[in-house]
Amino acid sequence: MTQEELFKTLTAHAKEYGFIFQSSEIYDGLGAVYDYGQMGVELKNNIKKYWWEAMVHLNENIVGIDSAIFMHPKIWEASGHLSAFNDPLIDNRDSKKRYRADVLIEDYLAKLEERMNKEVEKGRRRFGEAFDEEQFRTTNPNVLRNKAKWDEVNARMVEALKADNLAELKQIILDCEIACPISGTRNWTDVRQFNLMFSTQLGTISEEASTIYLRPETAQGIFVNFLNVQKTARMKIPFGIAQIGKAFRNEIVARQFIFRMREFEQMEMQFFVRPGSELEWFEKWKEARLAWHKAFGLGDEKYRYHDHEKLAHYANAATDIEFEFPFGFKELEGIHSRTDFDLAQHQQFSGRKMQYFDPESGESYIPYVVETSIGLDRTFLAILSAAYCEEELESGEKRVVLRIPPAIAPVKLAVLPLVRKDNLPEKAREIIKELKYDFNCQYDEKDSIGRRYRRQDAIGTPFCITIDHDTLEDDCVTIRYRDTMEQERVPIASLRSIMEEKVSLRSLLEKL
RNA sequence: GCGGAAGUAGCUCAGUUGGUAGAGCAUCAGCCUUCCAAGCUGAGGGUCGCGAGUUCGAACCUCGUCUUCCGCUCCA
Repeated sequence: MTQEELFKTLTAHAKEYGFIFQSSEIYDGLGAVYDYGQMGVELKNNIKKYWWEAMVHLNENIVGIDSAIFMHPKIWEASGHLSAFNDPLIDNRDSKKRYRADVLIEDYLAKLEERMNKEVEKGRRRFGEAFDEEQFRTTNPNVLRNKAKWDEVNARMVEALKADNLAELKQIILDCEIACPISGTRNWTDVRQFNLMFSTQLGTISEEASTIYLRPETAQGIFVNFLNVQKTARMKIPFGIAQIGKAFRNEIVARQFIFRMREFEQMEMQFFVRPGSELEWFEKWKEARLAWHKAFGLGDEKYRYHDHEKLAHYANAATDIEFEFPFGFKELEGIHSRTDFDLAQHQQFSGRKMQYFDPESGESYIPYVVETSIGLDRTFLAILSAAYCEEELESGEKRVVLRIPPAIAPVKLAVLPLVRKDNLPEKAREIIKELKYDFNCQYDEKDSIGRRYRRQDAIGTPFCITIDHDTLEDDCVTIRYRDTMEQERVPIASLRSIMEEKVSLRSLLEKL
């Protein structure tokens, strides 16, 4: 099976067994929005639990919050999202390339400038020592013509951007006869505004309502609560704030199943440190986060770091943890050393001091931040794609099994009476009654025992407990293991402790 | 967003030159009882992605649209 086929099979399996459904499917669906089904929600919740335990409960110096999705619009000015996520874009129909309209015009302006400079150089060569650049620039007709053009185009662009006049932006491109650098043609589409942030109205009277945005990342909710948490929890640097929550991006192209969705969930931890120590902590978290992923046991070779060569303006170090999905190595988690950019921006925009008084050094400073930001849905997909397995049995039959790590499997165990009579169903119900407070159990009496095992394999249930006629005599049951298909006879009384050992999160957490 | 391909039952797919929508598996009920699926009987389930158009008549032809997949593009 090729990777592409595997991916198709995987998405079909995810739907068939209730992991992922397309949103609003009976209305033809909604692009790049998905719902988690009865199995998916269990798996997803278990991943969240594992992350929360590992980050918050296992670290004395990390606490959690849950900030609102709606936030003051100024936050997105401060963070830079408002300008970075609003681009006027234009496509060239021949090369199929897309450009930012203002960048195209700026490139054109740069060309004009180049021409002027060349002209000046010519003048310099001609007049030698006596050359007066200032005078040349204000009198040479070639320079003046270009300068006039530059001023005119620049003024029009600034005005158009200010007024959000997209038609004018296109007109400028046409008037300047700007051609696509790739195709060389001037066959342009209209300029369109791409808003990567979703907006809505706060306030019920539309004239008085203000535009607010659905957060495009959860990090800002942590930054704006930095002082609240630091003070009320009496946190001392270095310390971290963690959060799990939804974020929203109006992706231009959203594809590859749940890998890139318009509504997605992040698990983030912002770690506040003394300036100068951030790179040390960056390295530490890089390692700690990779260990967290590897503890799933999906295969260490499926993970790798991708260090960023080109850093965002706020970062002084950045790396991604990538996972080998069926469609290649892709980003799962980002670890970024964000300097004091975010807190400094909020200090400037809010007018509040975002400083920490360090009792050790006796100085006040804006802390530096090391961020770990993981895509929950991507982690879910990583587990699903690594767990999916088709194997051929000795009998020649095909078995589809999800080898999900037992600690995060949606259903921990299925209790199955061998036959649907002779009091076996009643006995099975009794056992479930004992175990259901601690483990997510399923009961199934329909069809042959073999078929029921296969059904549990397909949803990744690690253990099946089978009740047979001997059970009524000896109070023992058979545990059938998903991965090996082996069976083991154990007393009913020991079931809870056996299961506890095999499926508790502790088995993952202890590897960290 | 551009280009290409696809869309018929939960799944995999048939469906004749345009003439009342089918199969297998799955599901449900009952029978059978057997530790690794596919025994027997019966039942339910489809606005043929959606909307127009052509036609006496459209799953089939035309246009539009939505969704999915592939390639580009974009990606704090």
